[in-house]
Amino acid sequence: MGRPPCCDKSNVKKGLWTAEEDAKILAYVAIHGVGNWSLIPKKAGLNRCGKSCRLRWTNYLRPDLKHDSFSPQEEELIIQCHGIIGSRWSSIARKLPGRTDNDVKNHWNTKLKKRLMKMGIDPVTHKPVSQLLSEFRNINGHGTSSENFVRDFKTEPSNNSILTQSNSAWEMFRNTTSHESNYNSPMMFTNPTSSEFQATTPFHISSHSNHLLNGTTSSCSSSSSSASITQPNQGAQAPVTTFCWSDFLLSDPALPLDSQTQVVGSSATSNLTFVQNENFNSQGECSSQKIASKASGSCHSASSFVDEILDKDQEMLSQFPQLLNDFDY
DNA sequence: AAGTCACTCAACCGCAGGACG
DNA sequence: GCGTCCTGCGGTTGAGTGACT
Repeated sequence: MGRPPCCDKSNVKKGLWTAEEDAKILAYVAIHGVGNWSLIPKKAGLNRCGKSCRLRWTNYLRPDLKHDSFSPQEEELIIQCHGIIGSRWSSIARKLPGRTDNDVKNHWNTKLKKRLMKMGIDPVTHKPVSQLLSEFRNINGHGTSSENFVRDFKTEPSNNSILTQSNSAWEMFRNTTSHESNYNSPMMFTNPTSSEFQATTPFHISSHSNHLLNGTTSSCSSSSSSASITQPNQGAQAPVTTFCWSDFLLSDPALPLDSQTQVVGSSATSNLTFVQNENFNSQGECSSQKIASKASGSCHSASSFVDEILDKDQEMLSQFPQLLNDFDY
């Protein structure tokens, strides 16, 4: 059973669009505007599926689209958004005027995901791999499973996460994207390098570094991604949760020692702050991963958390001495 | 010069949800 | 409430292209 096809697939053209076809779409839309896409191919004289026409328009022909490469600010925004809501590309794209979900998705898959992986960060959870390994061992309690995890990570990084994105975070993000389409939205992301990002708005992510965007393979200090999310309406009462990549990286044995030193230096200006409230975490517990738990105090003290990670890393290293050398992206 | 490989990105596919009769 | 149609979305594919051997 299943849904009937939207059009007669055998009689419609597929594949790349020609300039003539583009011109027909543009001419039609210029006169009539966008409407019922299932009728547009016929009216515009195109032998294409309506869905294909809509996609061509939304992803390529729309006059408000940018066709240049992504700026560092845009890239950081994508990384930050992905860390919060995962692969909700359309929502992320709404934060980037002139970019489509397809653009963002492609850029993530071809550039940003690889960049994070090279830096030893799981592109799904945005956590250091060593931490995931520790957590995975806690779940399974046996090294053999961890070995499988490592193998899977190396072969198919996009599907190996043992953790899920925070649905609560997504709900909050979605609520702020329902009535915005650009930087002047209720949810803002700030970046000192771009004045458009400066936020005076209810919800913002502030970035104080472009470490991720410098994308080097030599130093993990570049992984000190940072952001803060605040909701002033409740911020005064809400517990503030601060997350620093550097805290994880300090305990990341994959890092060279001097890189860790650099991380210490960068942590002062690089942190991710979650102001939790009932919308963000209605459970009142550490459901938003241990990322948020480090400094929350409600789940672990900061020192015990770091100590725990260090202990786990040491334990992991003792069992898999060659493990970290195997990460050769 | 030719073949191979890796990468990018436009386009496709199928599903879900909303609107409407 | 139900069925149909349309749109939006995320995952995937494959043609095109450049780098490399």
